[in-house]
Amino acid sequence: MVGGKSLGLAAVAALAGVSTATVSNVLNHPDIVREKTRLKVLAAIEATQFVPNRAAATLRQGSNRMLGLVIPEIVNPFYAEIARGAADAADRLDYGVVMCVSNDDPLRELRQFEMLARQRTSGVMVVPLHADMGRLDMLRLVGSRLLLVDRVGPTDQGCSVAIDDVAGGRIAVEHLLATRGTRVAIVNGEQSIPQCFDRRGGAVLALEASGRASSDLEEFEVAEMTIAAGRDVGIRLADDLPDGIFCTNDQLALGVIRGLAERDVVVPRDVSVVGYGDLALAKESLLTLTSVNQPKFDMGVLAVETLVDEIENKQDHHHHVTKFAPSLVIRESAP
Amino acid sequence: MVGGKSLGLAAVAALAGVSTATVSNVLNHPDIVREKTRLKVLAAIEATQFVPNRAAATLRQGSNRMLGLVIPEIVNPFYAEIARGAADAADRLDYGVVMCVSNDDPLRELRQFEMLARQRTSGVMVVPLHADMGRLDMLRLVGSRLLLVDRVGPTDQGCSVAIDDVAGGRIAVEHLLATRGTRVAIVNGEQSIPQCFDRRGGAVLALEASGRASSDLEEFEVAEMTIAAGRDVGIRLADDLPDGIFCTNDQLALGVIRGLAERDVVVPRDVSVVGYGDLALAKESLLTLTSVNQPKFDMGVLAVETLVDEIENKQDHHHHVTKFAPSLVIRESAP
DNA sequence: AGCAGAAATTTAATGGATTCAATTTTTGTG
DNA sequence: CACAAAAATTGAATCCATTAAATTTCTGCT
Repeated sequence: MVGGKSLGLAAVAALAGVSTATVSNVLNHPDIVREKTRLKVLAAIEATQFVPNRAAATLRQGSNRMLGLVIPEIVNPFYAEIARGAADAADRLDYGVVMCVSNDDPLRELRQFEMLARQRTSGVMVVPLHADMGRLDMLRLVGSRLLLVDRVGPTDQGCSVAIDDVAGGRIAVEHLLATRGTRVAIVNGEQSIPQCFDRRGGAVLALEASGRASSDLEEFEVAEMTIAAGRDVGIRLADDLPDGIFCTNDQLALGVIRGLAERDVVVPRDVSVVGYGDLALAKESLLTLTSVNQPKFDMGVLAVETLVDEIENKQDHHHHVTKFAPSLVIRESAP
Repeated sequence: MVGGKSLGLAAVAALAGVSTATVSNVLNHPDIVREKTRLKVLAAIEATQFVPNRAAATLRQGSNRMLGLVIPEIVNPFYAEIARGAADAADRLDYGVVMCVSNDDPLRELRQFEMLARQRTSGVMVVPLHADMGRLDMLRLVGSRLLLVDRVGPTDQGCSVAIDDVAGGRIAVEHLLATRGTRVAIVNGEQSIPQCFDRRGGAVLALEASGRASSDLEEFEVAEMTIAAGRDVGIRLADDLPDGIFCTNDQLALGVIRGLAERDVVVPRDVSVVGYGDLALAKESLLTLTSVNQPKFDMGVLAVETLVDEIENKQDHHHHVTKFAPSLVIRESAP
């Protein structure tokens, strides 16, 4: 318990009366060593409290059994769920996850990429916000595999795992059209954000599929996608109520409902509201929220699985894009 | 851009016309190399696109410039905030953070400790739930420093950074007594959880300080500290309303308020409710919540800073315990 | 028992930065 | 200018597991 210094593999080998190569094989290719030897070595490992030094292996093999995960925020449950999925899968595959929170700060992100490159991280998952992809070159240079999450990149550069936001927007508005009526409003963030752009695109598709013009969509754009911003829009909407309101995230939806309530508009009696994201608050709020669910956890899991496949089957791996289909969870706000 | 393989330090040294030792010094002890040489070497580093291989350094030095962070959950904003603080500080000090989500599963936790030990992580921060401390020995064995977060351990084992939950419980109940009246109820999780135990302890202290007996505290205990459980208690409380209700987390508080509302009890008109944790939902809920704020972010920051101090000043470091004082944020539910 | 071929084991080279002791260069002083 | 002391630089050992190639030990079969 006081901790004698084990001298590593060599000490184990000496105790077991075999070579270091055999000890290494017991650990990494147990199939090629004789049962009897294996047990002897395992006993020696036990006795010496040997903990392999991954740095030595990394030095030899060039990579780390570590994956970088670069996310813009961590408190945000969307990213947290991705991280949870990634941590889960990594644990299962015996990889470590180096978590980097970029705060969407390019300098910080660059420092983190450098750090990951120095560590010879086997692969890196990036959930970009504004990422200009040039910055990622350094990582490729040291042999790290790259994978984009929640954004699709060029397939010759690496794999991507994302969510089909066009489909998400479409099913949200289809639901409003099917259950409520033809006047649909959208409360959206800035169009420069790909997700916002796509969700709107899906909404337009749904509208057009039902024979209406895209110009029929009543659009509200906010700078920050927060409850406060939603409330403001809700208050404005109360003056000339549409049949259904599609908010491109749940915070906006809750805000809109609150704003409407302040003007004595009751959801869902007077109007239906659909959110996006299906965060915990969607089912915990007083009036539960109909919302588009994104398989965030699964996206994190698949990100790791894809990256590990690429790392371990270098030869016959082909880059690909996976898009998850979102689904609509129907609750009180838009029955 | 196509990426020639740099042969590492040696290539840089050759190009700059110096020895590898000098290149190493430029990177790690810039103060002892002549300005002129330094610039020459830096230029060579630039030209060769050299990215140091940390594995080699780790092998030599025995540790990694990586810190492990073991948390029970990640989606929970309490832990997420700690992680954010840790990531922030680590980034500033040029350390990496290996994030491990234990899901409170002892087997999984053990695997993660092993992984961290193999990687020769410089230090590990553990936010334990049930952690029996014996498991941490393996990490000490390979020289990792340990630090407990949100829990106090024996000071001869390592540092701790925690929150003074007794103080938190006390200020919550003091506020109820000062603003409302003498009948106070507590809605709490299981006493076996140290945090729950301490918060209740603080509540009792406040009560006694005001001249009442600890038996005056009306206690409700729930198995899961969720909105649903809180709602059930709220419904029961409506029958015989106290003056103030102290809930030991915000989810419970929201649930209680909802349960009370279903029985036509209006907060804060009829009763005051104080939550604990001051999560985002405390200020975002329809009725904003008076809640005990815990400096989660700062705890994460200090955890990293303390650990790095211990790592880098091995000789004259003394283990210590830091307790942060929580503060009461007064909002609508208990004005 | 003898031998080919398979299986198991070992030898020794390898990866790349760090570090200490030793050497060279520079600086300051008499 | 010479010399001692300080500063800068270098050579070579070191950290430890992996792996390819070489060698030894088994196996099964005649």
